[in-house]
Amino acid sequence: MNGMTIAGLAKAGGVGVETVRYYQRRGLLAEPPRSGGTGLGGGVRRYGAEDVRRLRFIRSAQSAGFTLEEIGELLALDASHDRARARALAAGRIAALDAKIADLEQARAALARLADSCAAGRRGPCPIIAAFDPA
Amino acid sequence: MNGMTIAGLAKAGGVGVETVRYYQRRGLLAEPPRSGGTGLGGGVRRYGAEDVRRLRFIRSAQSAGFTLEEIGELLALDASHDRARARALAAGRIAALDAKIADLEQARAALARLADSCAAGRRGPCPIIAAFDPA
DNA sequence: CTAGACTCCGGACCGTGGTACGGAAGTCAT
DNA sequence: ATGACTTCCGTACCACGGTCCGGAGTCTAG
Repeated sequence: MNGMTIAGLAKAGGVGVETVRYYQRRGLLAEPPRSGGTGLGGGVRRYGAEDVRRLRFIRSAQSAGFTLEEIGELLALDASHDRARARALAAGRIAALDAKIADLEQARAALARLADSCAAGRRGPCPIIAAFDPA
Repeated sequence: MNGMTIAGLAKAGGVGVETVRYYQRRGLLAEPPRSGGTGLGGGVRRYGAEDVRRLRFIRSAQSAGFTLEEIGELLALDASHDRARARALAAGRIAALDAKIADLEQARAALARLADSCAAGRRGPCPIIAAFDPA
């Protein structure tokens, strides 16, 4: 069951082969030894369930707004058992998420008001610019 | 009152001079004729209240998640009175905002759960990876 | 054994939204 | 009218997260 090639890993993680290779370059995914004992030029790398787990973690953390650099730190922390630091990172990210969410909700409200007033009138310019004018 | 130079406009809009010039290149802001009637090499461009309004609009629309390209369309629409198209753009953006907000809220919840469980235990790895594992 | 598919790898390139650079020409206060 | 500060303009560069390229090596089916 440890016989996946890079294409299999990529598929399992829902990304492209090049993305996996990119994460390896960034140090987020391990580069297992290459098969083929000949030694000259090496063979093909094989991946297993642990690699898939790690790749999926990267994608999830990304969707939480972590940058790849932060994810690298998270991954290192997971190995090093530094819970305090991990919690600090999480807290920072939560605050950032809250701020971002508030921003987007404000924008959404402004946009909804705009669409409303645009639908209401029938002629003349849609009051788009006015709607966005500094309140 | 139409005597602002580019630095004044930039300041009024809360951006840098280079950003104003960038928007001009993108066609989002007009490039008024250059002063100094000599004609050879030209002089300095002057800006007024309308330019400030437009620049502020760009920043507001941007914070609502519109790309500069979409903002260009919005600006053109405002001039052309095509209310239906403007409403469609707004509706699309609102849907995108809703999706994004839902995403972030999900991420926030996951992260909060993580921070909790990390704070609860005292030794061993912080269950970061587990928390992000596919549900 | 050979063809075709897949892998490895470094480096170049992409889109988005700017930011920096550098020289020439314009403008303002003294 | 001299010196300091701006403006103008094209071009190059930045971060971010990939994405594509080309050539050599490897693996697998027939």
